[in-house]
Amino acid sequence: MPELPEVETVARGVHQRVHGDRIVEVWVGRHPEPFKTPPASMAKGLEGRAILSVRRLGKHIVCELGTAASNRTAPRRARTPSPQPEAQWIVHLGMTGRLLVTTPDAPVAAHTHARLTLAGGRELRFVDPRRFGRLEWRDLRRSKPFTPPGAEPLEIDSEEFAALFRKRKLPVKAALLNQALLSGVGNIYADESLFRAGIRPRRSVGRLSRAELERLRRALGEVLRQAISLGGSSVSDYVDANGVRGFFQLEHRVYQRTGEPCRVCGAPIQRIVVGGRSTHYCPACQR
DNA sequence: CATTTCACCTGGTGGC
DNA sequence: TGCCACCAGGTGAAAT
Repeated sequence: MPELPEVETVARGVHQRVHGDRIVEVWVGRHPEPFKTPPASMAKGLEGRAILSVRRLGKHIVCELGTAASNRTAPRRARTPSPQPEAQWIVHLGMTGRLLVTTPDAPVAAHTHARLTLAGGRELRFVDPRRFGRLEWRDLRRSKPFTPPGAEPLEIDSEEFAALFRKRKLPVKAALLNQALLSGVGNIYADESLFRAGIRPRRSVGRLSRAELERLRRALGEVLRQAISLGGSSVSDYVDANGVRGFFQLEHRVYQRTGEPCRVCGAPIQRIVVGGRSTHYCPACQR
């Protein structure tokens, strides 16, 4: 489900509602798949921690955690620096994951794998029917802070962007989806940015001209920023931390519009498979 | 090494 | 109503 704009929306919503709060109790489910860290040690590590901040890195949601006392006994004053994070809780939503802030008495959805009870009277819940999502705990005294493998699509400049793809033969669509190159682009925004840049998804990325690469970089940035401003795309079941759907699906030009007329030229949108993924494009507008 | 394919899961949809 | 095939926002291991 979630690509960069959806993960950004969830991270912002969770941050807004839980930063400064404290985790008092943790419940974990029985399915092993979501746990990169063994569930018992994850629960033990989370309990008592203060949630300093929540942000997005690539498609990951990173919660910075401090000691239990840091925000309770010493409320922040204007000049007080943020406490240093001592640990991180990292959430990847996979295809169907949700990170929700609820009241403790809200009905527990099927496929709930973790519930974090907060001192402020709310719960942070991880729900994921397909179990492709992942939860990870990091003790920063023993491990390095999490960093995504690839570059941030919203920050990369034209020089770096071109360098990422130089000498590569794979289709540009597959290159956009490769998280080791760019972190955060998924199937929707790969198709949508290629449409806006006027580039066919099967073109070899190493053979794109410098001008085409720059068009693609700008189109990607614009599409991601606009999607964030609209709360992401809700194709079937994506919702943010408050259970609210996004609106960017109304702006899709090609994604899941197979056979429908192109909104620019009227030609029917084509569906092909590239790198094992459904790929949508306009045969007239994209060359 | 770079690239491609497939398995991992549940659930929704549409055809018969 | 049931059964089946196919599809879905991601990723990482295995094969090529």
